[in-house]
Amino acid sequence: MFCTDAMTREGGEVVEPKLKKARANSGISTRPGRRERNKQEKRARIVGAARELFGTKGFAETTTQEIAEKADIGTGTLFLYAKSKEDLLVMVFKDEMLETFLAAFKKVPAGAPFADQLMHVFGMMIAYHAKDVELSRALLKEITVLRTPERRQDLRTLMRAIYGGIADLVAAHQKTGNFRSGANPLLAAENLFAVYYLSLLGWLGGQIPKQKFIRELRAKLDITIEGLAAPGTPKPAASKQKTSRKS
Amino acid sequence: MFCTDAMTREGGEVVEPKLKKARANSGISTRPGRRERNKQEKRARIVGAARELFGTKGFAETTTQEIAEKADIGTGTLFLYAKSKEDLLVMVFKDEMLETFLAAFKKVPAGAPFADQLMHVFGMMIAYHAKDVELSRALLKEITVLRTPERRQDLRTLMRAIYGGIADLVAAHQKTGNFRSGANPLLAAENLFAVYYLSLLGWLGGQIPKQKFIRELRAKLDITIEGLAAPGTPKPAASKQKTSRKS
DNA sequence: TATCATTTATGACTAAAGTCAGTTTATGGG
DNA sequence: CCCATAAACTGACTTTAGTCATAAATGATA
Repeated sequence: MFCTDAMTREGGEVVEPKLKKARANSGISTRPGRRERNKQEKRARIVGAARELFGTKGFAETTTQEIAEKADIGTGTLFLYAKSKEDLLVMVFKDEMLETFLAAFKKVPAGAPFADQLMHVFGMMIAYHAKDVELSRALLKEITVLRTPERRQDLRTLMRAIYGGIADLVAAHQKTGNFRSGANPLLAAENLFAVYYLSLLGWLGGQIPKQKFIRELRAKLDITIEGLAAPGTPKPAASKQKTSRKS
Repeated sequence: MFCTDAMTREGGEVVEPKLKKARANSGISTRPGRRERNKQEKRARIVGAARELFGTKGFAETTTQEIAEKADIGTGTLFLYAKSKEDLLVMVFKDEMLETFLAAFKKVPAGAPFADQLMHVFGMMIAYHAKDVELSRALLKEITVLRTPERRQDLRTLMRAIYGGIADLVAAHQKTGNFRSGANPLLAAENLFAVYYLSLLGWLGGQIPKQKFIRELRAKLDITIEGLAAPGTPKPAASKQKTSRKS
């Protein structure tokens, strides 16, 4: 998870069915046959059933049997579409997460200070997670380690969108001269997200009131923006050095 | 998880046995009776057995039956000491983690640049996780959401040590004038750790070669140290503001 | 349409985490 | 020393995720 941009291809290929040899590649707009349509429709039913049950009963309290029953399929069938219950959880919520983030980015206040822009985006995500804390906890736990290539790909897509969005904001502020141009926007984005993410985990863990969490998050982001180094301090140069101090 | 310093007490009290009423409070150094000693010894056996099996067979591949058998206790007994298999995982590794961190802090190069000091500490943690990537993955996954008050307390202790250690380093550099004194060292520590932690997760997820991971981590930390803001930019003031720009 | 290969679906079954009613062991007082 | 009570232990049992041999459905071909 939280992969950096340059990633090598996954080993786990998604094996395509072999049947339709001649049809597909002849350039004709092949609309999916009954088989494919059935599959898609079934997948939708599964995700829908799971989404509903997770939302009402909670993740741990929902059994795969219930989901299968609600989706009107056999127990075994469920596991043709999701490798595990946890896999299903990520399947269900990846889209919502992405949409929430995209919606947040779309409404970023244009001329505002960077920290305000960030807090706007993170604030919308926080509001999303606040709607069902228990579920978010379960989701973030699963996201930590993903087992199937498909879900890893999903997460990569999500993270690219997020990092890309934040990086764009950083780059924009670099252009206006607010920000120094030395910092790689993508890495900066990953830093800022990391700060948000661990704060979020802490909050979801309970114990901290939301207002305090928000206030501290803001303070932390400000620190990352301002930096720790005293102004005018000679940078420790880009490369490796052990203990020596030049000048 | 990753709780900030000021936390309210947990709701889940650890209920103490009621039997020894008069004995304990009379000020005399009460050495533990057979009951307590048995319990401690059994706990040690359980943790030892689990540690060994997790290390050799892996977390998922180890059954609670095996652990119980190796610890020479009944299946049910295991769950008197750990609420779940996952709970046991955290029980087993919290000490190692803390010790690794403390050992790393003890050997921090004294006069070195801050980024080098940080990389020393994080490098030792990374080396620790590298010894068993699979296990670390499982561990970090569980750490994300902790169910029992005991484990939450354990994690709080761990995080306090880590944040405290890093914060001390930050404070030291503030004292020498390397770092501006405006930043709260504790919040800065949390930022820096967050950057490390998410990078670590990315690396443990596979796909990224260790060298690249280390290089990027260093670059990210440098960004957090230097900050994003252009030197001499008027700070957006500490308080809330929407879109207005002063000056 | 009939045939055959391939994909998809199914639910009885397996395995393993976790529970609990009943048993054993420690403790402190008489 | 013996009893009463609380604590600790136990393994048969329950529950549920996930498997797999078998069956049904689909699509290509003639």
